[in-house]
Amino acid sequence: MANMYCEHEKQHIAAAERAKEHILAGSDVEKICGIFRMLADPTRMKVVLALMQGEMCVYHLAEVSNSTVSGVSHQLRILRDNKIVKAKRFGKNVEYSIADNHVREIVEKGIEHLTCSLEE
Amino acid sequence: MANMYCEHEKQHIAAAERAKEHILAGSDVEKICGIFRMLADPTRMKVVLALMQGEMCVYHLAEVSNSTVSGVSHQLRILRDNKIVKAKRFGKNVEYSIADNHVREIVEKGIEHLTCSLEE
DNA sequence: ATAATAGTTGAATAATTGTTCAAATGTTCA
DNA sequence: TGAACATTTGAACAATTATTCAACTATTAT
Repeated sequence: MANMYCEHEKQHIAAAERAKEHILAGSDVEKICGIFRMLADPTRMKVVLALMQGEMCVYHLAEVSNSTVSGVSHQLRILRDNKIVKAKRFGKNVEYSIADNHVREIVEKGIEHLTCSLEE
Repeated sequence: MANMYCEHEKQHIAAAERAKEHILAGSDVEKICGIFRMLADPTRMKVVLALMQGEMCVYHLAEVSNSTVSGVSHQLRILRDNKIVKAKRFGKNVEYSIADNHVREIVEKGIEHLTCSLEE
């Protein structure tokens, strides 16, 4: 009658057990996803990529990201709420910058993944 | 009459110029976003986190991710199409695994970002 | 105070996307 | 061949979300 299980059933169950214990606290998963969700939209990604080159005001961010001032402003609000960028007012202008270096590192890993898979 | 510009206008323009030259080829931005979009959904993230603990079949992935077999299967298709996971059939079962190490590194950076910002 | 510039905000629209259920494959075993 | 198990697929539905336009706030200069 042989085995009715997958050849590697035991390892799979062990990995599943590890997965259940290990991370996977629902709210943490949501938070991790949240970071990636910020980087999953082209307009927001362009804004972040632009800010990785230096601080900038809304007008320039709109220009660089081929978007409208209103459009980027909406996205900047989302990025601010999620601590991806920070804002500082100088007179009439608001200067935006990357909120912390992890963001930079995550984006760089993403680019690395892209360029490596292009080589294959 | 003083300056009608932002105090840092010159740096901003320089950064904007750099941003325009540097990356920002539309299709590349889409590709980078694509990677992050894969990790922006809780079900997919749970699947990826689970597979980071070891190879697994669909049934276990459904269990670990608190989803249905059909639900994860749909997401696994998306993850496969985007080269985030790969599949191998063993008899009745299909064993899934992480497609390449960049995925692991990106997720780890995300977790790192999360745990560091919790400390603040 | 008024005009001009810079940025934000709210509502409406359109598009994308995750989940569910039912039906269809593929595989093994009796 | 037929039954049982594992996975995939398609269609329908509900929810989320990016963009647009117009109106509003904030700051500076005349």
